[in-house]
Parts: sequence; C-alpha cells; structure tokens
Amino acid sequence: MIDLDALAALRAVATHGSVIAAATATGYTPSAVSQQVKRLERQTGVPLLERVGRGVMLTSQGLHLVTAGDRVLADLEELEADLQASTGRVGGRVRLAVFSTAVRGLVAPVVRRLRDAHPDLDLVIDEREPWDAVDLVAGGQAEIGIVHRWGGVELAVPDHVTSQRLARDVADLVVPHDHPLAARRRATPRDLVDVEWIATPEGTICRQWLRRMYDGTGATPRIAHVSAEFDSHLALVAAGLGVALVPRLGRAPLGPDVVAVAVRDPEPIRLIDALHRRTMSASPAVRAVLDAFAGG
Amino acid sequence: MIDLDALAALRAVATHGSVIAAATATGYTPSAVSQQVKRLERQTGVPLLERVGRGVMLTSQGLHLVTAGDRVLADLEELEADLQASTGRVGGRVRLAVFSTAVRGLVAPVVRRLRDAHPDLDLVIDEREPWDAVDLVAGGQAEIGIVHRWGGVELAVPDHVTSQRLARDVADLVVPHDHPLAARRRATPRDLVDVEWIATPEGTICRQWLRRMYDGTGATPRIAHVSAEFDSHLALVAAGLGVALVPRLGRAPLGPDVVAVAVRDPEPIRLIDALHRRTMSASPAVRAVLDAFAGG
DNA sequence: ATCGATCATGCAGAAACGCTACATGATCCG
DNA sequence: CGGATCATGTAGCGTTTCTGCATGATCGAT
Repeated sequence: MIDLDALAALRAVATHGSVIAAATATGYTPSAVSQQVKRLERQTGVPLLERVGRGVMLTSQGLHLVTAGDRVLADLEELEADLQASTGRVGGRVRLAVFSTAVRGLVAPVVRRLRDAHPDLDLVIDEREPWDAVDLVAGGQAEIGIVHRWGGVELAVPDHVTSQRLARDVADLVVPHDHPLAARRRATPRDLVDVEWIATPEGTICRQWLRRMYDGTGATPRIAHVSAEFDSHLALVAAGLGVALVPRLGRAPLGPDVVAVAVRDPEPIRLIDALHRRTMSASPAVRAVLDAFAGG
Repeated sequence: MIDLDALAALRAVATHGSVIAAATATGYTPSAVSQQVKRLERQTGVPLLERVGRGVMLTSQGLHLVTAGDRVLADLEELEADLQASTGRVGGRVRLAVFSTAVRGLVAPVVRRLRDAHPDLDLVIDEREPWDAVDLVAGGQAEIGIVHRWGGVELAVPDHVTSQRLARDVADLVVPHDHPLAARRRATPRDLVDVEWIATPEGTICRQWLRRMYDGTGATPRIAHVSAEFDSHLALVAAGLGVALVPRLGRAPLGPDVVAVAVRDPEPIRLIDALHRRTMSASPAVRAVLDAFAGG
C-alpha cells in the first residue's frame, strides 16, 4: 500500500522544486525526504524522481502520482472532517502555526478559552514565520495558520487553502520620552530619515516592511541594533539606543521611559489572517477555533 | 492525518465482527488490532468501537468511516495500479497467498519463470489455507490468492475480488500395489466403505471433501492416520497402513509400491482459482502473474 | 449461583521502523 | 579549477508499534 507520508513528501518536492526546499518546508532533513521518496519508489516499483543537474525533477509518472494522490489525500481529509462533523462535538487535534507576537497577544487567551470549553480538543501551538505557516497548512502539517502581512507585502496562498481576515494591527513608533519626536501626535517617514533603528532580524516580515516604509524617501533606514523580541526593542529604546516600530498586538505595557507615536503616510498596518485547508471546513474543531479567533 | 493501516484494521473488525477474528485474518495479535483502532480514535477524536457484551460493535460513525474509507483505500490502490500500468513494465511487489500443494506443483515453476523474465518483479509467496487467502486478498495483505475448492464446497468471495479459473485438478485413490482395488480401472465410494483412510487434518478442505464423498452412502470414512503432507500419505500407503486420496497437482512420482486408481461418482475434482482485487486489474505486474498462471 | 470459556484491553518489554547527523559524490558557477 | 550547492548513501539513535502476558468483563452451562 502506498505510504501517505511518503506521498506528502513527494508532493512537497513537487511544489518546492527541490529536496532541500521540501525538507525545510516540512520540517524534515533532506535525507529524510530523500529516503521517503525512495521508499515510495520501492513500494511502487516506479521511478518518481530523477536527477537533473545538481537538482531533481519529477518523472512524468511522479507528477501523475502527485496530482492524483492529491485528490486521495484531500478525500481522506474531507472524510476525517465529515467524521468529526458527524459527532457535532468539538474534538480531536488541531495544530496551529502562529507567528511569534501573535502567540502572546492573540492566541494564548483564545486557546485557553477553547481548552476550557472543549476538553476533548487537543490544541498544539507551533511558532512559525508566516511563509512557513502557509507551507505547513498547505502541506497538512498544521490545520490552522495565523499569519500576518504588512499592507503592501503579498503572501502567496495556494488554491486549496482558505484565508480569512482576523484583525488589523497597527504599529507605533516608540521613542524615548525625551526624544524630539516624543511630543508629536504623529510622524511620517520624512521625520525619520536620520534616526537609528532597532529592528527585527534580516528576513523577517517586519524588517521588510521597515525598508519599504522608506521607498518614497530615497533613503534607507539606519539599523543600529537587531533583536527578534519586541520586548527587547522596548528596553533598547528606553536605554536611548534608538527608536523602534512596535505593533500594538502583544505589546507589553510601555514603561514611563518610552512614548508611542502614531505613524502615517504610510500607516504601518499589518493584516492578520487565519488560514485553513478547504477540506477541513467541515470540521467542528477547526470551525470552533476559527470562530473563537474571529469572535474574540 | 488518518492512519491507513489503522483504517484497514478497523475495516477488518467490521467485516469479521470481532477483534480476534480481525487479528487472525490480518496476521496481527488482538492486542495490536485493539491498539490500532484506539490510535485511530485518538487521531480523529471520535469513538469508533464500542463494547457490547463480551464483543465489540462499530459505532455508526465507525461504520461510516469504514464505508467511506473503503473508497479512499480503493482509489489509492487503483492509483498505484495505474501508476505501474503507465510504465508498461512489470515491476513492484506482488504477494501471493497460495495453498500448500500448489506451491510445489503450480507456483514454483511459474514464479521462477516470472523472476527470470522480469527482474524488477518482487514476488513473495505466503502459504495459506484458501479461506485465509481470500481474507488476505480482500484486505489488501496480498495481491493474488491461489485457492482451491472441491466441486461442491463453495468459497465465499467478496464483491471487490475477482476470481479466475486456473485449472481443474483430479485426485486419485492411491492404494498399495497388492490391494484388492489396485487392479481396478476405477473405484466409487461404494467400493470404499470399509477401507482405512489416511487423511489430511481436521479443518482442511481435503478432509471436508473426503467426508462429503460419503454423503450418499450413509457411512462415514474411517480415518486411520492423519498427516498434513501428501508425500507422507504416499509413504503411509506404501507401508500398507491404508489408502489415500491424493490430488495429481504437485504429487510426487508414485513409487513401485503404490498404484493410483481413478475415482468416480463423484469424481474428486478440485477447482483451482486465482483471486485478485478488481482495483489491481490495471497493474501489469498482477496481469503478468495471472497470465503466467493461466498460460502455463 | 458458580465456574469455565471467550472476548477485549491494558501494560511491559522487544523488535522494527524512520529520522538525524555526517560523509560522499555529482554538478554548477565564479 | 576551487568553492558552493544539491542529493543521497550509511551508521546510530529514538520513537513507534508489535508481541506476550495478565486483567477485567460477559455469557453460557452445569
């Protein structure tokens, strides 16, 4: 019998184009993915992957297996969702792939409420960057993804994944209380040409947005310090080491040493979406979690 | 994701009515089957099996899961068969569930020929009684079953399994060369009322047939000795310990001490059939094996 | 009513399976 | 031509899953 895990691995290779990309997307090592595909080839007796250059390509049969297997995988999942729907009760395991700051501000209280209301519900939280969360939901490693994207930045979502708006989160400029901008009601990028920034690490969405904010000005932001945690950002600002752009969601209370100033033109808005596979729409558990986010 | 092995276990419980029956049919221990079902319940969060009396019954949801899951399982297998068909080549693993005497006379030469002709074909032979072979093929533990049944004895085969006549095998009465019947061209059950039989063990099809042969006579066969191996039957006959009914298929050459006499009214004919799941019809490997049997 | 038979299931240990880490070979690019 | 990138083997480990046995529950027979 065809191993569905191995089939999912092959599908990941197909969608991501390489073994390494598939491995990072699914959370395995490249060796594991390679072995899974090989297992599939051994079980079926059909070559599915062929080396081309230093990469790989699916054979025509491998491609066929992925497209046809996709339907089987979807059927199976739909069956699972129907099954849970037939009980009417909320139960089973729901895995959430959530971006980091949402864990604190958005997810934690909702999860707590859900666990209390539905003792049979097994919620697992996995902290991930938005693009990884998309892959996890699309590939079946997670049921729900909580992702964010700043206004202009697009986030590609496959057809079989449904996106649902949860919230709009605004980021404020946070400056020391004795900073020249501290007294202002609002600030624009033009006001910020010469400031020193405390930013998130390269490769994060927040960092991308900081750069985009300067697009019209011809300048680039001057990054003085880098930290992944916004709490640390606040501490660094309080120490007078720079200014930061900190979203309100999940933000710790500002101390007396720092001041939040609204930013305009553009306004740093990030859109927070919930993702789930369409095949899971019938699951009461998934519905309950989505409703809890939307309602809360 | 639903574990397909566990789903197959649940299906076995559904078709066989009990955990123990399902376990013996699938070759697992009852504990393993029980744990598999429990795993499935944990994954889905839905109760599938409930105890009733000292046995179990599927819940309505469990029943739904089995019927719907059956289709997914069939789709997956059909996909596998199509995949192998797309290569046009004969390869992959084919498991044969074969009754014992067929291994020697029928299967061994065919398998040898197939292995030589198709190096990528991985043939696995599993010696089983016919009713077990039916379960194995129906449940997906084997691709092909080679079964036999004596004329009148029926063998229930599920809808999704296809049966194909391979051969008719005739059994002869084997007697010592100095036996009164040795000179006869043929014998009938009436000639055999008082003879002492060397028979196969209770519960085998051959034993059932021996009893049925006497149905019209009002007598029952007198069993003197029991042995599972027909080779041993010949040796026991040669030693003058009784007579035996030995099928020609896979029969060792008769020594000078014993004589084979044809039996009539009824003629001890057994029909040899090849079984395979309809979903595997498209597989070149399965086709090749079936053709090899039918053609040889 | 009681004892034995039958069935499912829990638990501890053992086997098997699949993954990680690391090394190797192949290919492409500067 | 050397470094970088990619896929894939191999050894070892960890987890999963099965077996063997014991327990609890139920039914039938005496």
